[in-house]
Amino acid sequence: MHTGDSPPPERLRVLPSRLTNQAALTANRIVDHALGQAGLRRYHYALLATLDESGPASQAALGRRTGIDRSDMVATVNDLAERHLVRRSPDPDDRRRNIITITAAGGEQLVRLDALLAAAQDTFLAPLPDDDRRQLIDLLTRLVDHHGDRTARPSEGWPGLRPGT
Amino acid sequence: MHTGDSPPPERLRVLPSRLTNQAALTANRIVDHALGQAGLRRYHYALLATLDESGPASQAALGRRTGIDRSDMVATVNDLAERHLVRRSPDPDDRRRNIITITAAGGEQLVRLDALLAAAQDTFLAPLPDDDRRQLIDLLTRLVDHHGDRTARPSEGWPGLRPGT
DNA sequence: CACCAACGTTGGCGCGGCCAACGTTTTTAG
DNA sequence: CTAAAAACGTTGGCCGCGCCAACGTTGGTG
Repeated sequence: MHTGDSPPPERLRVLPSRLTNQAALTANRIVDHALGQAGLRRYHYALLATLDESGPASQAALGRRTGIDRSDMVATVNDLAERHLVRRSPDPDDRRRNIITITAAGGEQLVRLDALLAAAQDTFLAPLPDDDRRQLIDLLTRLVDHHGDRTARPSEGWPGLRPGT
Repeated sequence: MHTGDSPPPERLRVLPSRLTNQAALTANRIVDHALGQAGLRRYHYALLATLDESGPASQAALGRRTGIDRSDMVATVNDLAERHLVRRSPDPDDRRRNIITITAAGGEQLVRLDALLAAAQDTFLAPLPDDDRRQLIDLLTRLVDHHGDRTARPSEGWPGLRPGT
């Protein structure tokens, strides 16, 4: 065997997971900066946007839609309610639930936030022409969809390490 | 004017920044799970990998290469030194510095981690065929490179909101 | 010599993402 | 109808990551 200087396994540097994380870090910095101009954070926007999109709902339902934990939802609703961007009222049909409703002020604020965020997206995607932006969105969507509901629960039935394939 | 039911601005739902963040969340969960099997976290791996790649260096230098803050670097080195995966020795040529060196045990551990992580990447990218994986990596790389050094500092001279373009 | 820069270290902060537990209310089974 | 199970809101807590400010020490530069 001729031996030779075979650069043996040549480990995979710059992992895709790290790349993704770096991109997310950048995106979040830009978005946080934008939302910060309105004194809000990502959770606040997520809640307002979901309310605007799907209408009033219980905290638990909103948590399911946004991916925000029930306990964090309490605080988020508190924040927005204090600022009168959202209203929390008991559900007469089910006394366990609160119905969260976006207020007029909340709607107006959301319009402003949407503008801020649209600009933020543009800043984030600045280096990519439209075609590539679509490509990226498509790829990420497929990734996220695939791992979809596995939104948590790394325990029950998970490979975690798959040898061969 | 014929009016018509124009769905007026039709705000951009599912922001690219959010998509990216979701993907990163998924990736991090998978990676954390993998590293957790070795009782380590992402910072630990980043440090070990960088040491293996670029050789011994001061904590500050390592922090610059990995993006880990100096203060967090202290803790990370502490952790790894405790486990004898890394050695911290004073630099004789500059008594401000510590020289961090990866140990033999650290090297062996790193090999294991690399295997774990390779599998993790595969899990993460599972839904994408090889071409798409390359595409994704290319796009993310361009994004990250562009925002490159702006690795922090959202203050000094930043648009944050660009109207037109 | 005085000054400033770099270094390691300590201590702290905020956000996002989690989990466990409790009391209340509703639904479902027996 | 009643007992068990489930859903809900809430409290309190935990961890990791990403940050920043400050200090004492050491090294370079004017």
